[in-house]
Parts: sequence; C-alpha cells; structure tokens
Amino acid sequence: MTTTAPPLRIATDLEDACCPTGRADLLPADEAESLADVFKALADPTRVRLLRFLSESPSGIACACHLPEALGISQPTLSFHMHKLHEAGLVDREKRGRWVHWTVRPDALAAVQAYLQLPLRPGSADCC
Amino acid sequence: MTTTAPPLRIATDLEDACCPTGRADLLPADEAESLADVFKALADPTRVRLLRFLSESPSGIACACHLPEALGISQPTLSFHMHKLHEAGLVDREKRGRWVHWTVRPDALAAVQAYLQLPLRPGSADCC
DNA sequence: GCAACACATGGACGTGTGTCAATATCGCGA
DNA sequence: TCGCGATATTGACACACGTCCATGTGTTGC
Repeated sequence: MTTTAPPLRIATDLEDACCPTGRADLLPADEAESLADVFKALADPTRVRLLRFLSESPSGIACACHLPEALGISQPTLSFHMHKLHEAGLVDREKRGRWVHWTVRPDALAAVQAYLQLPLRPGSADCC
Repeated sequence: MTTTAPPLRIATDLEDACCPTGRADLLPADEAESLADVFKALADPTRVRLLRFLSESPSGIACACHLPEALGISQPTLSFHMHKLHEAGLVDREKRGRWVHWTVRPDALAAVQAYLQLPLRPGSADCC
C-alpha cells in the first residue's frame, strides 16, 4: 500500500482525436484495491455503527458486551463484523481475560481520507 | 439522510454492572445505512479508479471513451460501474449528443468525510 | 433512410456477503 | 476440576455483486 506504482496514462497513441491534452491519470490497480478493501469494510450499516461506537467510547476502547442486543443482531454476527473490521486494519483486538477489547486505529483511515480529498481540477475544457 | 434521529443509548437498565457510565451512543440506523451506501459505491477498485479519474480530469468532467480498454473491462461493465456511482449520488450524468459526460459531485462525499473524522474520546477508562 | 457509433439493458454465471443455529474454544470462579 | 460465561468458528442459506455476451436504444453523418 505504501509502494506507489507509476500511474498509467490512457491512450498513448497521438493519432486519437478525442481528449488530445487533458487526459487524466489512472490510479494504480494495487492502490485502488487497498483503498477499496477499506471501503468494503465500511460498506455495511452495522459496521458503520460499530466503528462509530468504538470511537465514541472512552479512549476508543470498548467491549462487545451489549452490542448484539443493541444492534439487533446475534453474537456470531457481531463477531463476524468485528472480524471484518479487524481484517481491514480499522480496529485492534486485545484479549483481556474473558473479554475482548477493541480499539479504533485512526491511522488506518488516513489513506481513504486522503483519497476522498478529490483533486478537482479547475478549468472549463470539455473532453470529447 | 439529513434527518437525524435521536441516537440510541445502550442498556438503559441500571442494575447492569458493566460499563456503568462511559457508554457511547449508537448511530441511528438510517444514518448508518446512507453512509454505508456511499461506502458500498466506493467498495470496488474499478470504481475507486473511475472516481479518481473523473476528479483529475479538467473541471471534473470526462467522457468514457477510452476507459474500458484502460481499465481492462468491457463496455457493459463500465456502464454498470458508472450506474453504481450515479446511483450513490457521487457523479452527475449529462448526455451531450452521442456521448455522456460525467462530473464528480464533491458534496456527496461530505457525509462520509465527516464520518471518518472519528471523534476519539480522550480518557483512560476501560469499559468492562 | 441507413449505417456506424456510444451507451444502456437483459440474461446468465460464478463468487462474495450477511445472517443465523449449532458447536467449539478459551478463561474465570466456585 | 467442573461448570459457566464470552467469544470464535462452522455449516447452511438467501441474496447481492461483478463480469461477460448479446441485444436494444438513441444520435450522428453520409
């Protein structure tokens, strides 16, 4: 994810009449994939609520005691969602005795936050 | 999406010994769902690249002329992905003659950007 | 009018996802 | 040691997703 491959440029042949100058670059495939993986982890309302809940808990730490009933899901389903969040690197898992404590990893969101700052180019040029 | 329902509070009964004070709120279900819908639209590497491509094009406008070959996908697949992005409100669709021009809607990302600013509460209190 | 082009749609197929019930695993306390 | 409570895993199911081919719908140009 840290290695940034050289971006691809589209339609290198110059005899193409469409979009002669203002062609944009394409995000490298591996970079797009790792971004999509984080978005995939967030692409579920239950996980959206879970991550928010963790971040609002004191120091970002919380246990899962009452979450199933509050979210209206079963315990295995909650475990499944936490596994997804952990897999995406969005939360850390720490087992303390019988319970598991979850902590948010805000740094894991840095990449998607940077991506969402879409660099809108000013200008009036139409493409085709 | 603009209507903010009152957030739920978990485990209202006080005789519960776990997490007596520091319990966090739960994001309303409808709000979580609309956030997840946007994340779902971004949860695919092809769409991640498409949105970035559009945002890097002059004034955020681009046609789809060469995108299938550049992305290694077929024309119907590209149409499918653009439909998804449009459905999520991330891009606008404007038909000019034979071509379709796409424009990014940065305002549609405002909600998810705000969500990703997770409000990490300072403090050392453990929950359970 | 008709051919060529850009894009959308429908059908089909394999794969991934979200959910639960049932079961397994791990740690604590009696 | 034994049982209980918290969590993880497995199997099963319905459903959505991503992809393609084939075809349909407009639009431009000859």
